[in-house]
Amino acid sequence: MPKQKISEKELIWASLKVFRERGYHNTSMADIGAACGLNKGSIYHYFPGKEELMKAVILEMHEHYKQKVFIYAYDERLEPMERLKRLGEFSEKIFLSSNNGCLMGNIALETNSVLPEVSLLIKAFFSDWIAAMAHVFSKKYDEQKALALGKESVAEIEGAVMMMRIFEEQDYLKRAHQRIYQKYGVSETC
Amino acid sequence: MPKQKISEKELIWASLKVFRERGYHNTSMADIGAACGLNKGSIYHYFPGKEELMKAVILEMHEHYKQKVFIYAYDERLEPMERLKRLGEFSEKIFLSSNNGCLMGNIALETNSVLPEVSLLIKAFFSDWIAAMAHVFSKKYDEQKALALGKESVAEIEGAVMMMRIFEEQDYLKRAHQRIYQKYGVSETC
Amino acid sequence: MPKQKISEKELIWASLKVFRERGYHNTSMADIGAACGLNKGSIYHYFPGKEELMKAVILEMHEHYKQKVFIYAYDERLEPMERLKRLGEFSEKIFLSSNNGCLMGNIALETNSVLPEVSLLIKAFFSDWIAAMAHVFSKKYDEQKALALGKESVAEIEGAVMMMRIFEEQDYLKRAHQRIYQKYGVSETC
Amino acid sequence: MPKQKISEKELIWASLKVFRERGYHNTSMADIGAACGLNKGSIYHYFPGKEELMKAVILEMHEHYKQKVFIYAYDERLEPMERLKRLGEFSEKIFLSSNNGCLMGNIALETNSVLPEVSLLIKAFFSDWIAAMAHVFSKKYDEQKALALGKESVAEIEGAVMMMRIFEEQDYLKRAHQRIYQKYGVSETC
DNA sequence: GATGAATGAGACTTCATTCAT
DNA sequence: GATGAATGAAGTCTCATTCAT
Repeated sequence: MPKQKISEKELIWASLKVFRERGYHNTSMADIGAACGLNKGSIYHYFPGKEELMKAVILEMHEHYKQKVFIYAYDERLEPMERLKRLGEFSEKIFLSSNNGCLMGNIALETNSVLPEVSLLIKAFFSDWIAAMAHVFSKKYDEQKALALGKESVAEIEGAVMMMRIFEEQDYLKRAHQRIYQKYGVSETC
Repeated sequence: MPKQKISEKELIWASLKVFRERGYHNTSMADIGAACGLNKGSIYHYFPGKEELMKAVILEMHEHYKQKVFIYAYDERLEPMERLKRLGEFSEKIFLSSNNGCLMGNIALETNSVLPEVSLLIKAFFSDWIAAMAHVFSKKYDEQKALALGKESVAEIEGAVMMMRIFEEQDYLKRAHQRIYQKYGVSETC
Repeated sequence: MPKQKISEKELIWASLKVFRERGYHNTSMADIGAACGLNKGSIYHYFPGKEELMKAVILEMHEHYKQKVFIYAYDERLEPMERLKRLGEFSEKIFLSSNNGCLMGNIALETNSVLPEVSLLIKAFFSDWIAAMAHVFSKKYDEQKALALGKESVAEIEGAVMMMRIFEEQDYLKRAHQRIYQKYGVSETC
Repeated sequence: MPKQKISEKELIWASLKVFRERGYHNTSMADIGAACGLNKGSIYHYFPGKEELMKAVILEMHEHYKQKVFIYAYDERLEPMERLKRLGEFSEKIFLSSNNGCLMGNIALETNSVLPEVSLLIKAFFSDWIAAMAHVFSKKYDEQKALALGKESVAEIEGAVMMMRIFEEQDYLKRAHQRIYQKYGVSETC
């Protein structure tokens, strides 16, 4: 990329914000261009089309989570509860910094019956997230139980983020994380 | 055809399915027409525009929930736990009968920054649902705790429904409801 | 016409007002229906279509002018100048009673290149009007001069009515008529 | 095509012809596209919509008149009568070169009750024209008389142009101009 | 004769994509 | 690589007309 006005990463992150806020179908290439100082047509030098861009955004987000969030689940130097808290803190940081909810959740609902390739990538993201949570829970519970807790944890977070967006109330997410910590901790004391 | 080919209610329910599956922006008036055997132009005899139709769909769904679901929360002849179960059973029936998740959730995320009037109606729906859940919890907990439990219950259901849609796994919803029942019952035993 | 809700004449006069105000292409059948308390579809019991209705309106207006205005031109009991004044007074009465100018002029410009049958009827109206004016002038001038004066008189009135509509100033028409009276009278004194 | 297929001016003048011939409401974006070799959608690269295009057309025409016609009214090197003649010759040249009358008049009547912003621009055009004529008449008459003569001159021309269009007779305009010249000259000899 | 829902063509407009410069 | 005009399909919506009741 010799003289690109902006880097591919910059384009992706700018697109991410627009997609998260406006959704996939309600975002035009012109919107994205406006968000990153590029002309509509120039986006096609970076990606072959809108759907491919959407996929790149999802992959980038997925990678970001892997490196910045999920990674704590596998950090064997940390206590399991500490890992859960790190996971939680990062999620919170990400979700609370935007009013527009979770890109993955937002786009998932919109593209699920309609753009299978996009759906698949989103599914992979959530699978990884669930696996990370389950991995932590597996320190205390058997595989099956741990997986179930991973699933319900992610579901609760996504539910909370949806409600946060609808009601503009940040409590939802914090409480969801507290419930998750309790899933791990409660049986210790109970 | 002298009188309406289909009733307004039929149009609304047909639209509901299309909107739930394809989302708001990716649904065209032609899609809706095709779904109910009407020419796209004819829909304007029923509603003045797409957004108004969307609003009617949401109001209809809201009314449906009030009469078929929320009502159990206020049925004083039933035990609180029985009420929770009725609420749960009906939610499950509704959500499991479609592969496309929750209309309200799907549309909420897509319209939130973009169609304020629609957002408002969706917010009202979720407020009612939370109030119904909270009302049941208030039989056992104080107002504040009951409200918090109502909020987290609805959030968990919506999170579960989202995951259900993404993974096509029905377990999510059943487990969410079990967790909700436990919210009411667990402290009895613990 | 046994049980018509309104008479054909009433429909025509109601349509006339709408066409004069909104023009031909910007008037919908629904507009006309609204103006006469009839349903859109019912108009087709009176006239086979919008263009035919327009033609009927023009013919009615033409007939009205013949009977109420042009007739004075041929009333041999009146002095020529008196005839001119009667013609003028009636024109003024008609044009000043609406803010929307002259139906014939308004529609003429809009349909001229586009609806030949309508144009033809409008042409016939203006021909009659010119002939009436010319007939009066022929009392004093030769045929050719009288015809020229008729033409310029009608043109001046139409120009004045156009300006009246644009500027909402009623002077234009009165002055135009004064000039017309002078066309007859001035050479008497000059 | 990297740069514009046609210039904005070319689009405006092509549109002008179509609007003058077919009127505002009966002209479609496709008509305009066809008239200038552009796809109807492409017109939106030049103007944000049909009404804005109409306004640009009117402004262009106004500007054209200012520079090519009205200017003579203020050329103090010329005799007043000479100025009137120049004004007349240019008007004639413009109006006789098309069979479709005066854009301003045609559009004025159609948009008067319906597109206020367009009406305003048309009004401004006629005001300028009247002012130009009045300026010439003010060389001989007092302000008030000069203004009245300006108004009636413009009205007469517009009336003549309307008749010209209806009857396809070019005499109207020439005679109207002769009458205008007489307005200036007649009292010299009479 | 009146109704008003249905139709289907066509209106204005948007937009993902292409491509000449 | 960036531009932005052009495209053509598709979107929302309007409307003259038809027709079953």
